[in-house]
Amino acid sequence: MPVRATPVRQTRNADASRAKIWGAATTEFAAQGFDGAKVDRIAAGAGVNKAMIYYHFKSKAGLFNAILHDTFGAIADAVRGVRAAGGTPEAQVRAYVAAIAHVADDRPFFPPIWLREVAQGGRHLDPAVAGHFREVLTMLGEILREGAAAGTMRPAHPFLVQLGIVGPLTLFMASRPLRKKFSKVHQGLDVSIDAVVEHVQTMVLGGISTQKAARKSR
Amino acid sequence: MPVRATPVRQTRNADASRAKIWGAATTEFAAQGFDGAKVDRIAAGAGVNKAMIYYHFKSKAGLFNAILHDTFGAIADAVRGVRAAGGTPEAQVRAYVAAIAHVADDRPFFPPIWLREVAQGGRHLDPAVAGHFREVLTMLGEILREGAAAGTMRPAHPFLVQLGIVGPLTLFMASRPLRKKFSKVHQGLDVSIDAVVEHVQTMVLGGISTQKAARKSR
DNA sequence: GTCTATAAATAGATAGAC
DNA sequence: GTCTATCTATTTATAGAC
Repeated sequence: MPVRATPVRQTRNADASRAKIWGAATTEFAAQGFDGAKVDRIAAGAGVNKAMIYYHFKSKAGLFNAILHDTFGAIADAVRGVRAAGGTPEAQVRAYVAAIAHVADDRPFFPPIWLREVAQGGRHLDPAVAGHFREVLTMLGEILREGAAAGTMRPAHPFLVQLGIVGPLTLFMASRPLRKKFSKVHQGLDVSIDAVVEHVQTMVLGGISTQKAARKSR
Repeated sequence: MPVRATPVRQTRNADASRAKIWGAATTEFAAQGFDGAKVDRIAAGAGVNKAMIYYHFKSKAGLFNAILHDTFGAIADAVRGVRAAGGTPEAQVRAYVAAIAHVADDRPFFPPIWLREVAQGGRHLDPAVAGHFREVLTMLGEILREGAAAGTMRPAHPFLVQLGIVGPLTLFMASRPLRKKFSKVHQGLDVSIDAVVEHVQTMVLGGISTQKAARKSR
């Protein structure tokens, strides 16, 4: 009976170790960036030995890339869901904004990581992650083309629209520590994520709609 | 006559050194971030001895902060100019967007640096820089309040509006290297800064205007 | 003001025992 | 799978000559 006891426990421990490393790494990378993040600190935060990180993820870069890949996969999944759910192009744009906001809100480590990755020129973006990125932008392009075909939206660069969505969302989510730091000297930094999402939806549709007003339809 | 010759030449060289260091540092910090930037590389890029950096700027952090301070001063100046020029609140919002875009476009190093600074929680933002930041946001708030008083804009959080402006602009400008990298596999990333500014202006006004359409008035 | 040499600390990564 | 000990390279910063 206990023949496989040891392997099983080892596997369980391995999974637990991976999970603990993952959690500590997301925090560290989000707060410090890739170069600022220290493997020693990740190990300490995870409560595991440093060598385990290299055992499970090969290298600091490997660990970082696994996190990026996972999150971009989730975003691509969510956007695919938006397309599958259908609806008017306007509704899909709203859903697109909400979906991306939701994935990011679920992964507070992602916005700061992504901002830095952009600033870094996508140095750590491997082909798999780039593929997800491309797929998402393509799906947004489809939504916009449907809107243009229906005459309710003017033709717009998907990338431009994406900037208008991801820019404010990411900057807002990533700025939480900064907002907290300045909230004592400057009022008006206390905005909810829901307010931001709604503002972005209104703003984005206001920027591409041919209709007079793009009021929200709850 | 040549009594002061040496001091003068020294001063000139000092200014030249500072300028060369400044130029190399902006490039390095923009491309690598604070932690990723290496003092050796800045010295090499500037063509000066590494020790000069410490002589002129005290430390790596001191150099970084001097750059941040300078740029934020320029932004605050530009926005003060927008207020001074007056005009309708809508015109001022457009001018505000254009002014910030212009300062940033003049300093290509700034967008990536700022994105990382946000992601970092403003770790390097000293009180002087924070003051400029605060002043800019206050002036935007005044414009919005005037618009609300005139009835042409609905009340809006200045910070929310700021996110809608700076988010897309910064992300666009900072993503130049990334866009270049992906331009071969994905079309549609080739957008001009003017197109972005116009899109942001339309989008932002579309998000806060009470009027039916916030068409641009050239 | 500028340069050489070097101190002093840190960090990514691995070998090898258990 | 996990831990100890350590190697190697890198990096910020400074002392001191010119």
